[in-house]
Amino acid sequence: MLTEQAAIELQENLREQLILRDQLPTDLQLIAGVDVEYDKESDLIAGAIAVLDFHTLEVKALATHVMHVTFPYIPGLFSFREMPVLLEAWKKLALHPDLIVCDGHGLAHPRRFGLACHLGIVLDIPTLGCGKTRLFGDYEPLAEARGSIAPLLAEDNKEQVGNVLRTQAGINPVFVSPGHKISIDTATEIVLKMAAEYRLPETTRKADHYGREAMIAYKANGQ
DNA sequence: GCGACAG
DNA sequence: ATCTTGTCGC
Repeated sequence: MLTEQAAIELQENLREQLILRDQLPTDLQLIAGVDVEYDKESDLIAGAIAVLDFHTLEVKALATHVMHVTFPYIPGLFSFREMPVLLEAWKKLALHPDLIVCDGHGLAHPRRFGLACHLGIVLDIPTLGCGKTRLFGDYEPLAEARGSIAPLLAEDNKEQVGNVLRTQAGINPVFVSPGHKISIDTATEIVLKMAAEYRLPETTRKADHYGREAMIAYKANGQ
């Protein structure tokens, strides 16, 4: 199995392929959410990819996959834990999206290579990361209004790695950063648009829902 | 040595 | 991630 050191070297090599400029359709049609559920009483995980119509939020395609975890949870090496099951689900997906929203960080990572970056490079699809808690970067307090942002800055306080974004007034912000083929500003703009009603983008909420459902079904039927 | 640490 | 309903506070 992959050692921790080999995983870090892999990140540093793949990072060179990252594109942090907008290289996605200007007229987005399909936007996908990915999420992974964990079973509390076993080492099963369920990956889900939900492809939504960017404008109506209607689910246009769905794919899930259940398997055993193959890598421990190590902050900074998160993608090695969740990517395998997501790649298996991707193989089953009939409709490929213009952009993927990941539950976790992209550029806002100690080596600037979070799950969103890794998935974007491997699939060669535009991706962005939307995390619920901070992993890397410093930021100042932000206003309470929906749409308020604060830049997420690397330790030197010069390099911006993402934005802290308040998607709902008075509710904890989310952490947005580019994965691949997208800019910080565009990623932030899209997350705000996708989180019109709740704290998290609709893509993430749908993927979470179907992933949970897939886990329950798998445990009930075996397979 | 101490604190931080996506899901 | 998961444990989890009512309850505290604005």
